[in-house]
Amino acid sequence: MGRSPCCEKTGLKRGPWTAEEDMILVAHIERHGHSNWRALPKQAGLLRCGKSCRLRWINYLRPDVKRGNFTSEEEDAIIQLHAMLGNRWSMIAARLPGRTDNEIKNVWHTHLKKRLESSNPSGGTSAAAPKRKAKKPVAVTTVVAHDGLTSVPVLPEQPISSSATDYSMASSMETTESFSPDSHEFQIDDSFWSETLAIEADSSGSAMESAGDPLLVAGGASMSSSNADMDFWVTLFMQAGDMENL
DNA sequence: AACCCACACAACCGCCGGGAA
DNA sequence: CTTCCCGGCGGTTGTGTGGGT
Repeated sequence: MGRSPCCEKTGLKRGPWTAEEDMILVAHIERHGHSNWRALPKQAGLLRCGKSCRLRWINYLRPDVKRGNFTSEEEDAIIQLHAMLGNRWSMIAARLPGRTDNEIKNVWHTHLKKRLESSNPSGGTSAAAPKRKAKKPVAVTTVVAHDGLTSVPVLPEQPISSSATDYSMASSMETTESFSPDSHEFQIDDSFWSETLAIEADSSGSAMESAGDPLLVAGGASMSSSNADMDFWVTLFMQAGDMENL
């Protein structure tokens, strides 16, 4: 499996993306798609490596990417999924539609890991206030692609933010499910989780029948509190994940 | 008021697996 | 069947920002 370097780095730009580059990339993908990441930068006239373009698109420019603070529910889900899946960020991200592995990874390393370390397991899921600075407000504007159908959140000058790793999930969510582009706060509503449950349950088939699994038993035991809810989802996701891995 | 430190986030790097030729 | 290319993933690093001293 001899591999050549992902891209010839000579003359290629690196570092933060500009709004102009973002718009070029978005416009090109909306028009031509991204069947070949390697060729894309040349076709689009970007002095970037294909990998960089892909990352930028996946993590920030995709229209179905959620930005903004993680809700406590999402954080709890991450913690629990991480406890079960380990550093499989893409798998965790797949269970949090609209969130990317990169974003989840960052959140984990910045708050959640420390939260777990500083507080013992019993208080592990309490909503932690940021120790120091509050999150920067993210001024998101929207770039409408040439087809007029797709809008993309774009920051005025700094990097754009959006992300979503799980395409299959994203496709079922389409672009704006439970996501308001002009809001910094993302809220998971009931319909979102219902849909997610439907998707996961569908893919996991008869996973729920695996009685005897402590996780499953624990998760299915109660649906009244939000923590119990999260346990349930986590368990469900876990089951689905296990099925995928088989 | 200035400097230093810690945090948060974006981006890059290298490796691996799958698919195509 | 073998080799090569590409996409995807996880780990790590760099940079900017804001708070604390």
